[in-house]
Amino acid sequence: MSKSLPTRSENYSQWYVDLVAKADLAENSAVRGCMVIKPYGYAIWEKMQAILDKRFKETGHSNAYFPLFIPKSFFAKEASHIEGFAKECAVVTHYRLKNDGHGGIIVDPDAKLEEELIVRPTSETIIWHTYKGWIESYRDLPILVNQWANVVRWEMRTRLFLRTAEFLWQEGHTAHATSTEAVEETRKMLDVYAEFAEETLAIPVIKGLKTENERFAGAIDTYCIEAMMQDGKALQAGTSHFLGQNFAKAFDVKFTNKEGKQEFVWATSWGVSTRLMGALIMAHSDDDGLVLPPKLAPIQVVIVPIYKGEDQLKSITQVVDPLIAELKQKNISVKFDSRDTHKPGWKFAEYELKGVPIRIAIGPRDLENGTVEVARRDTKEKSVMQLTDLSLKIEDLLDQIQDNIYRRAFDFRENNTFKVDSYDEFKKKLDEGGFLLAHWDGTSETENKIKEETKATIRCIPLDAPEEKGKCIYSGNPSSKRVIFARAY
RNA sequence: CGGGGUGUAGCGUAGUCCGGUUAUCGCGCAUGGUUUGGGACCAUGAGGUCGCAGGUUCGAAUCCUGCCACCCCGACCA
Repeated sequence: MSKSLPTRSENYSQWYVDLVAKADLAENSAVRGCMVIKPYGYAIWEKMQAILDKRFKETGHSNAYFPLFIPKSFFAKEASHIEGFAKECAVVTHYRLKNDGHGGIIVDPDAKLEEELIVRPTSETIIWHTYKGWIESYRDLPILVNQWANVVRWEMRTRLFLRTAEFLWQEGHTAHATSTEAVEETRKMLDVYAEFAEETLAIPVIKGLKTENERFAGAIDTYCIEAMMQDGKALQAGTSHFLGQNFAKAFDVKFTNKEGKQEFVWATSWGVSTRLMGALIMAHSDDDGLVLPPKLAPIQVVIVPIYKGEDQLKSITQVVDPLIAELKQKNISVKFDSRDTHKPGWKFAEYELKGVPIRIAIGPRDLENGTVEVARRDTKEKSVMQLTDLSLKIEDLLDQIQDNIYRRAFDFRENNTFKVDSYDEFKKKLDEGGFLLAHWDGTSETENKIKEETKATIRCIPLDAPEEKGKCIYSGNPSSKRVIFARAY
């Protein structure tokens, strides 16, 4: 391992939960399995949303909004879809409460809904029901729509950001005239996700295809991006599905093609969620707290004055004000924390905990020398810099930090990815954590057996996996390429 | 839903086996003072239905019964 795990890695889960609390990102709510995203955590999510939304628009998509409630009968229309989600649905059965006569309230038994409503676990069904009314001709296609929404999946066990009963996400739902075009869309959005993960979140990802076992309920093909966390476990960070004509057939959505013939519409759907927040935390943070890539940090630069009395603060402010103006002009978000209710040391620790990429400290000593102290969060290096052209140097340093965080995560993944060629070696390496590249015979039986015996799943069949003759580590049957096995969140 | 565990102040906890004055300690909070270049110190103070309900007892955080909530391990999963 090139990078040491957090010192509390003997209980990585606990480390994660503590960090989410201490960095003021989110907390468990009083509602079972749900979370409260606190203002600081939400600010980071908003930045993710803004950057993704821009990319969606650039790739030709528009936003729309569909209902939270889906009639139960809609789900029954696509067999594998209902099978996949049936076990985790919240269901609305009544629409009214009444007094129970003892000062409490009960559900009014007379207010039972004729047809139950499902709180959406995903929106394919309601959207394809709606699309039926929008599509008649090839001239109506493609439809390229995205929705920002909340969804509910009644998970047994939950964890902040990674798996909560309710979560925020975006779901793109597109309709196309041809299979080729739909597949292109699926791949294009996978690329958008991969680029976002790597360039914005600074998390290297592997693009790949899911096996039948891990495929989205109702999809022909599920593509994904897989990331490695600092404990060596895998996290699925985003998915893009080629749905074929499954939903068009289920909801009877046909269009007339150029030849005047009726055809079913081809579909895709793709999504990323607040789980990305979990990925961000687990991929970069250390024992001193969050490490945020500059492109996502709500505060990119914090300025901490060190002063005694009003007069010193005034002199510092005179130097700092023009600097703040310059940074803001470069679209760098900067906070000047001149509160006298906390000491400088307290503030240093606080902003490190919150992952602010650059801290500038300025005190009497600096005023004399025309300098500041610049500390970077990723390496914790401190250096004294001249005030001259400081905003340029800060701008440059932010880029360096962004690159360094990515490089670090990339090296970590490379150093924890292993080729294995026997089942014994597989089991041994698996306990050390990381991704295992191994041959697999392509059957669900083998995949299930390995999962039962080791808890490892096939994360994906990498898109760029080279052709290589080999034998399945479990069955010994022939295989043509290596797939990625890992234990996953 | 199966197995294990825990509920005491905003947070973390001692006390529970073996019942006995005013429920312990730390963090945090408030006030005053000294401090301020890496989470300051001293002093004073506020804050409690001991998860809930019932029972045993002169007396219950402690014993008994029932219930509830949460956490961990499994099945499920963006």
